[in-house]
Amino acid sequence: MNPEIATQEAVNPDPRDTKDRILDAAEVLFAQYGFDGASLRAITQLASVNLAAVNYHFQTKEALLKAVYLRRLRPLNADRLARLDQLESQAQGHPIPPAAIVRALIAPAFAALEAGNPAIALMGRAFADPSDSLRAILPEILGEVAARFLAALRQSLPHMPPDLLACRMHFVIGSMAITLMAPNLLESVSHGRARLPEHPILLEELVQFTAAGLAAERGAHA
Amino acid sequence: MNPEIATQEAVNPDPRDTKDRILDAAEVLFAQYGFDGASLRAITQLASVNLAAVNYHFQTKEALLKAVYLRRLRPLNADRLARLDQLESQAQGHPIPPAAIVRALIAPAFAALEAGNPAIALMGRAFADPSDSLRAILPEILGEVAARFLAALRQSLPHMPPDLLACRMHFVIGSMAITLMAPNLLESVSHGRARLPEHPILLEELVQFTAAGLAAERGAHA
DNA sequence: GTCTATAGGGTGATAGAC
DNA sequence: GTCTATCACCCTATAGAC
Repeated sequence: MNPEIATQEAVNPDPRDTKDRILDAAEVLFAQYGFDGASLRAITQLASVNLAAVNYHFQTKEALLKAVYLRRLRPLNADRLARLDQLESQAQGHPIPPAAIVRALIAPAFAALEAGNPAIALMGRAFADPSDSLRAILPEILGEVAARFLAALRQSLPHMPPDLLACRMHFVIGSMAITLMAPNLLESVSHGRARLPEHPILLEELVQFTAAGLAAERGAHA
Repeated sequence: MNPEIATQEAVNPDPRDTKDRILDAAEVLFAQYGFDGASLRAITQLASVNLAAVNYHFQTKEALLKAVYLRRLRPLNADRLARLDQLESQAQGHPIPPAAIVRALIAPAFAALEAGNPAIALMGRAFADPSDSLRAILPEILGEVAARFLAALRQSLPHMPPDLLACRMHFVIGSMAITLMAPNLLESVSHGRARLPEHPILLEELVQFTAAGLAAERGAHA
């Protein structure tokens, strides 16, 4: 319709293609306003893309959220596995301390958060939403990582029953998840009187807390 | 319009008033389908109430969710504080073991879950949603409980810096929250190969894990 | 294959009659 | 206090342009 605008678009096209523009806009708005607070209309408007383009590239809004997750979590999980690989090759068969294992699991997420990765804060939705469709992505996100780290923990703490280690790793993931997705919970609950420490210290506190929990001796059950 | 129906309604009225009927229906459908999956039309239909009644009694859908939370969490928190009171009166000034303190915090939630309280599984949304309106209820829910339990932990572990205890209690809440709201995470992530133990055992595992983490000696920070 | 315009059925919220 | 009617918005689907 307007030849000036058409010319401008042709002269200065956005270097990112439509799919990436949608992913970038969705990541920002999902993190800021939540899944429902960010409408597809706002996302496509920020991405300068037609509304129906989302349906063409991602079919549904929830599939778009899943794509936003996976784009960020695949390299993050690769980082986790690479750190674990390095630990195992350095250990030369010697037992690896539990703290080093959980650090390899947790540190990449903190690094991503510090790098400004907005998808990290979103992950909580996958845990909290009872809808099956979103929970179905958890095995895809965590499956291999959980299996590899659980195997490493079994070698690190050979006297612990494997079922107990799996249960305790569940607790570890919980502590990590709430720290990543609700970092100012302590501040709001305490009306500002308490606050979590800065990131490098917070990471080590979380590592020590979870490592101690993993290695705890079993008492008598009531 | 139809005098027969009108007569029947007058003869056999629902003993619960409109507000309670809405709360009951919303609790069930929120837990089953999530906040967005449960439409106000479905809720009011299950409650046999007009659609506009929810707006009259609760103004907004999110305020309805908040009311669902508070109705269940107020007695739950009263239970927590009562157990802590009993511990402190029995201790007669002697230090209370950290495990007993966290048990007083966690056990009421497990009891509510076993009693079929559907609101427990919903709580995760308050942590996971970036929208301020829902997060704002966390101080109201957890404020007094957190303050009382943190004070008890300071007496139980007097050599620990208070800031460290607050940080570690944040981790405790994370482990508890993920266990309450995603109890089958382990099963889905492991493709069915691992599962959390039954409730009474799970409670004690969580108590021992968190108590060990709370009491962990501090190592050197990297 | 990529994108657009448009329409259909749903949603939460509200105004005003009773 | 309750209900009907209605609003503006939403996600999704599809037919057709390029």
